[in-house]
Amino acid sequence: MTEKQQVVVRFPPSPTGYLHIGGARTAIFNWLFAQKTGGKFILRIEDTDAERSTEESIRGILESLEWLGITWDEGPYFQSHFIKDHLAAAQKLLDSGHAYKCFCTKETLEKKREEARRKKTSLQYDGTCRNLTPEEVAQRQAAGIPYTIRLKVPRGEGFVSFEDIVYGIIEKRYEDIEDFVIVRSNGQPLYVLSNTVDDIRDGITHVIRGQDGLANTPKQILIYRALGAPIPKFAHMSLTLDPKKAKISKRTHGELVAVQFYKEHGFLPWAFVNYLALLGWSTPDSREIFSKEELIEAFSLEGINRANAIFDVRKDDPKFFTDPKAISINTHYLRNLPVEEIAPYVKTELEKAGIWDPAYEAEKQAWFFHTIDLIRSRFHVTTDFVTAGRAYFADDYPIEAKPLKKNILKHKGLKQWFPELADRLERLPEFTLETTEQVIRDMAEELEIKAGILINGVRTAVTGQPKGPGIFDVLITIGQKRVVERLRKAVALFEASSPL
RNA sequence: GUCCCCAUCGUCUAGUCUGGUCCAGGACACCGGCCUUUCACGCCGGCAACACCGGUUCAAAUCCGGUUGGGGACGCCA
Repeated sequence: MTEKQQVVVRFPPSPTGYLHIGGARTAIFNWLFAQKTGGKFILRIEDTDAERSTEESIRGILESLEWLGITWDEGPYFQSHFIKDHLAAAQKLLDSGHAYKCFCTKETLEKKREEARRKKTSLQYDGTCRNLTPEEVAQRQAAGIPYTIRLKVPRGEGFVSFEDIVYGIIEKRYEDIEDFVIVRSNGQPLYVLSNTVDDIRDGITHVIRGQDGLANTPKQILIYRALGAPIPKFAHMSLTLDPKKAKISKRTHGELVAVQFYKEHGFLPWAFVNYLALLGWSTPDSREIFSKEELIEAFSLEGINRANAIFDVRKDDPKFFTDPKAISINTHYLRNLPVEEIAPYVKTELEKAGIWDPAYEAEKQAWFFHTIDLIRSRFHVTTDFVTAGRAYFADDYPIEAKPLKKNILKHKGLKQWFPELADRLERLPEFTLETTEQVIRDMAEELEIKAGILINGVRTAVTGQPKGPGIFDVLITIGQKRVVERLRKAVALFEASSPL
């Protein structure tokens, strides 16, 4: 059988914090590749750093992935459950002469590194224990001296080379690779070993990870070789940097780079995936909006850009709370998806704000959908429905200061006109686009004022906003009764604001 | 210090492999105009980039070399 081997990829986060956009991007690319090739996507939690791994972090990461819609076929597996495998591999390496015990202490090593730094030479391990005789080793072990296990990197002229799917042929001379540690002196395996052994066991065919793993690759290839395991294909992705070109990190950017932040700030999950996919990946036609099916269809590892991309977070920008491009993509989906698809997200926001009415899913559903459709063209994130859009769903909405001043207080006559208008609107037997417009325009004419004065005054009184859909649409959507009430109540606005 | 990677508008990028169709295309952002009861949408227009130097060539954003700049790795972290 020459049947093509099934693609197997994995996403191996270490549970030391929330899922940040860099990790999410790695997960997305792996997932897309698996989807595209009909392969398998494994989730593996690399929790061998017990000191820093937390239960809470694992939960958060899984939640974020689920929110994004990134599904996995196997796992989550936990690296800590396979430590025996890792150590068995180390023993095998020792037995086959591919690795050796190193009795150098941390202190000596640090001293040597310090020395090297000072003399500005290479910081590599000098191989002190590489050529210990079996007797010397036995002697030290008998003396109870703790040891690490190091891989015996081939010496001489050769080099490790591999073809990275994104970066092309990468070569690294043996002399530039030190005899790296694979097992700590406390007997615990190190990432470079565990990760490789896990990938071998899981049958990983493609390692798709950040470019920061590029330097590790030659070392891992050496392990694959020494273990006699087939070497997977590698695809390193460019990194995501901040506007100052520093690597994005939880530490310096806090919640702004957490996937969860975007969930909380009104992003549609797919819009966010779409945006993230565009950071460092593109199609020849620079297309930007993709449905899930379209993105899977269009995806290819070759489309990954080699240059790092900048996540244009704008801290303290009054206009954008994050990368404007991310917002614009979200806006696109928010305004163009079928209303039924965004309704659940609006529901979530209304519930969070405590103004959800179950009738929106029953007898008021048509109204609910219509309202979402009416107001969404001015919104960017789902949270806008309970901020700028609050007046449509609740009676306790704030009146913004600026329009209050400009559209209401500036026109003293409105104090009399609001109740009068309320009366006239209340008397309408039919509350429609046409009748409400007729009433307002007639009244403006009688008063010999511009219709805009009434219109903008009403808009502000009824929605609290300086902007919004056409006013007559607003009126009939909010409804006759509520509009009349709000106009009558608006008179109080003149009292509340002190005379100036 | 050593090793590796990268370099097109402010940002994401197309174009680079297979030189000419690119005095460089799209999107976001920004600026102006139209529309309009407001704001947004929409439409129209504008600003804005091949890091630098040298080489190869009839021809270079594209190929080669160097410089500069940026990033990453160099841990008994993952």
